[in-house]
Amino acid sequence: MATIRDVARLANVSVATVSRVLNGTAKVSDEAKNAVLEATHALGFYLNANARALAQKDSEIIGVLVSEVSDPYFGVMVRSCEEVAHSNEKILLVAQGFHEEKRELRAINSLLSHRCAGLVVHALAVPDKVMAEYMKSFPYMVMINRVLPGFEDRCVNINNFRGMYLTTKTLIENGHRKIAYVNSSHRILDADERCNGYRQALLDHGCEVNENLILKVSPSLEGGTTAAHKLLEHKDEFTAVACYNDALAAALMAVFADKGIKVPEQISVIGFDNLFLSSCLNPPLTTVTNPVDIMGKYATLLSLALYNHQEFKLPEFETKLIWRKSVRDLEK
Amino acid sequence: MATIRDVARLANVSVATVSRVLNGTAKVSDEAKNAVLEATHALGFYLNANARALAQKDSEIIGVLVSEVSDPYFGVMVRSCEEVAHSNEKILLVAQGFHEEKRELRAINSLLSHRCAGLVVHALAVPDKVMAEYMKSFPYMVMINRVLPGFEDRCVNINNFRGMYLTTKTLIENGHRKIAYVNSSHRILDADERCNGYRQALLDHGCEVNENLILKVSPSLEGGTTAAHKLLEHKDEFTAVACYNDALAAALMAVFADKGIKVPEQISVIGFDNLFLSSCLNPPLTTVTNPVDIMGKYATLLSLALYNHQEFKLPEFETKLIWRKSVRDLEK
DNA sequence: GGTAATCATGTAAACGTTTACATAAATTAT
DNA sequence: ATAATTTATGTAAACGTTTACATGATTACC
Repeated sequence: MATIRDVARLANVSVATVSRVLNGTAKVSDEAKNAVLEATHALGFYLNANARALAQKDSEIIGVLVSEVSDPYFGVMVRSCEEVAHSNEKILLVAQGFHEEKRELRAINSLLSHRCAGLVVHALAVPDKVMAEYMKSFPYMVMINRVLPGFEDRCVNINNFRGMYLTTKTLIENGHRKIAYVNSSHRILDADERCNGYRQALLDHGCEVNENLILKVSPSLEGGTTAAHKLLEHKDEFTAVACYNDALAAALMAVFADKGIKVPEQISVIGFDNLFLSSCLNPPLTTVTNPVDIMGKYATLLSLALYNHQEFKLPEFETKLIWRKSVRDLEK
Repeated sequence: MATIRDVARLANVSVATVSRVLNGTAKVSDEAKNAVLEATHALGFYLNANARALAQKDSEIIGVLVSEVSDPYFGVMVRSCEEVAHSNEKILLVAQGFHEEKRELRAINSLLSHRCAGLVVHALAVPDKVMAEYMKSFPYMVMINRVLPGFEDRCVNINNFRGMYLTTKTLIENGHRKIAYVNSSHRILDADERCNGYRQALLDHGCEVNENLILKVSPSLEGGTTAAHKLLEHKDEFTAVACYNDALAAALMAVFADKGIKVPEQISVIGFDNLFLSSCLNPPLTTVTNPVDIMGKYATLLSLALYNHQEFKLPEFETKLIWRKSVRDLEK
């Protein structure tokens, strides 16, 4: 592959001039500029980003770690990160952690190696203590969907408690008093927070908490299928079910439909996240927005700002109810 | 940030020894090795991947360009690419093209700058001529979902014609003779191939092609909604509708459900791709698999192999019918 | 017309690694 | 005991850029 020296030779100028033309960092005569551009084109030359990063001590790369890109939730998040990166002339380095500590650690280390000019990390499995070390050493590192004590201002997340309190309260306000809950089995703060929101809403409205109706499954379609079957063993003990996320709700509804159980006539279902698929379900899923796109955006902006030693204040991330058709008003 | 020199100084060895310990490229005495590891840890040192890539003329990065990561289709693809990357000790650089020529070009150039050790490109908008230049200059570049004449062995794709022929034939075999088609409006080979498959299946079975029933919309939920409304203006002219992809089918079904039109009793719907959401729809969507995960995997493997001047033969990528419940057998 | 300021360009050091080659010490063979 | 081999380590050049500094040419000023 051609180097800047080859270009310089062909254009009959010095390497500095070539660099200046290519980066627009200083004025160059039109004559020289044209010669350089011509030579660049003739040789099919592309600046070597590695050499440049080395010389400039600054890379064009922003690093992102997520659990799994194919999960629509993270898909949306990565998309937002990439858009911010793009408008800042950067490009995304993406790693997946798959909820495994080893993968997450390897990913973080790899991203650090690449001297990213920004780092957004969604890591569930790495212990707080280790994360704290990283956060201390790399002050531009930003966490998403996890709150690390002492680093709250670099943690981007929603109020999960409030969000799930809201969905549960919605069910209660529609006359439901016996409400099941399908939780995520991941060891992750979200899960506890949401479950607590559910419990608190029940308590605040004088509803009984029935531990038989609280399930823990993998927060995926498969998990939802399992949960649906288990839940049906207690069919008469509830009129509604709140879910940790939309994927679970979708799987639940699919099983119910298959068994001839009508949603919402017989069982009401409420989700969490407002994934794009939720509106296509039949009936369309009532759920709560999880503004992951906005979070991805601000996490990236924050990290970039910190990297450049600039001030940046995170906004509040709001959840709000999306009323569709999967919840029945029992009082009508 | 600490450099290898700092480590060498602290460990009282030469930089070469440090490099050897960190890379395991040559035997080092236990004494020296421990000193190095200790120093590395004490300084919180991470090898600079840019400097290494420069010195080794070989990066740890694999580049991928897709339209949009949040599209579940590409999410699955990127996930596969990342897995291959990961098991080859590499990491993914991801760019999005959004079907825009300018973005696609910028993305490709940026990936090339980074001297990726593998390059998988899904670019719709860049003209054949330009793509051919790239493919010629970078013999490890692999295309996905597009066939470029002269570079067939570096183009990973399914037989779209056959796939859509299959879905249409399925409808016909179930007694449908008046079949609508919702196509993608993107200027992309897939779209034409699939549409031709649909047309040919009709012709081969003596069904009439009704141009009123062939729609072109953006292949998204929004597009599907538009299409559904347009199609309903010709409600009595068809009994089934084949769709360019599952997202369109899902949106169609949502509109039908909203209007009280029963699928499959009144209208049968068939999709394409077998996205994860398809099985959650109500009724579950009959569709055809599009093995995008396998394609992502082999595209990445191929590119890596080519980069390393190794032989690699692509397999055939099969589509197959997934029979669910969105198609009614009119003959029963 | 002489000095000062500006401008375009070039030279060379630096960025942080890897690695070919050199060297000294330790081991083995004779 | 000496020579030959092996082993562990160090030295320094290379990778392809950017950029501080130097330089000579041009322009501006009084």
